[in-house]
Amino acid sequence: MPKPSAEKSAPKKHTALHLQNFLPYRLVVLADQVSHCIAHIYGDRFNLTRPEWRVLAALVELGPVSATEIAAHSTLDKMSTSRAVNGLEEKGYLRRADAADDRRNKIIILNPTGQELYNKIAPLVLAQEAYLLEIFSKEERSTLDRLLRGLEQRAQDLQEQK
Amino acid sequence: MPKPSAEKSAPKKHTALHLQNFLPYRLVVLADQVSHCIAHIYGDRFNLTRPEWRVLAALVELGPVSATEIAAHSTLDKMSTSRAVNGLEEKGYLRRADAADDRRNKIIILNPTGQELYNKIAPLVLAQEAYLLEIFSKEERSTLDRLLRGLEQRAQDLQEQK
DNA sequence: TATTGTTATACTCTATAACTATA
DNA sequence: TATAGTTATAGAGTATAACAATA
Repeated sequence: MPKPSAEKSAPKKHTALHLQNFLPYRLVVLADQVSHCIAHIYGDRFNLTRPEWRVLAALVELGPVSATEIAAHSTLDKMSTSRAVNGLEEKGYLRRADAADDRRNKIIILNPTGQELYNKIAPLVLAQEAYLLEIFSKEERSTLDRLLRGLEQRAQDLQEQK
Repeated sequence: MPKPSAEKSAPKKHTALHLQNFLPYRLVVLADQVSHCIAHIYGDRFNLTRPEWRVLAALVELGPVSATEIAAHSTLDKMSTSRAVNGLEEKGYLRRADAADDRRNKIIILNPTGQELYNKIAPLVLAQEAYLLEIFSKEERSTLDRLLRGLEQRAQDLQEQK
């Protein structure tokens, strides 16, 4: 008596897909773990959401800029950026000013308290990154960097094909 | 006239944190991009949620198992697993049976249609993975694998310290 | 007509915890 | 008392789109 096909034939080709070896799965699991640890710092200890933390970091890096520039630099969409800027403004970490050239633009400026907050968080999250990389030699780190750049480029291409 | 501290002193040590070079940020952005592309397949084309897709893949790999084993293998919590199993059952992709030994256990068994669905999805997502890795030599791929294993281990350690 | 930024809505995820049935 | 699994709930995040002000 023949069994139903699901049980009779273990697929040959598709056994190549093992979650534990499947790169997209591994990347997601790894990124989730790492970002949870980071979120533990800026979230639980300093009461920021992820978009808020990204906007804060972007502002320190870029100086006073428009919301559009922040969004581009932090891989956030404009709604998340808008809400994150709102949140940071309510907490007193930044202020907005009208742009000189285009009055649709609001230039977003970090307050001193915002810079202080960043100065507290940055060393802590950098320490987490250092811990992750501690096991690697200088050479391995630059190899990792190079391989990740390759994957980033390739993922970009893949997404644009869609 | 002294400016407020946020503007007067660009922090020296913390300029080391550039989002574009910050490993946790890069991992999250990369994983998001990749998983969006994969989700485009199992989600938009085959109408599965991410947890459903993971349960499906786990079931093919593990054979008939309990929900707990699926959860462990697919990095899902028991609630997500339960809901994903429900969803797949409603769509007719699997069925449940009572375990012989412990009647709290429900053994989850893939239906032929579930295996067929997997057989359609697996080659497509494997093709995406292949595209991502295409630029790398065999050697580079095994280096990437090794470096990722290191990071995975380290991230695990980091999470357990918390 | 296009662009910057905001808001509304609905939908999905997640996290906590309460609950059941077994053991 | 502990475990496998389910369900309820609330909070956060996300995506689509409509909207206002400006260009």
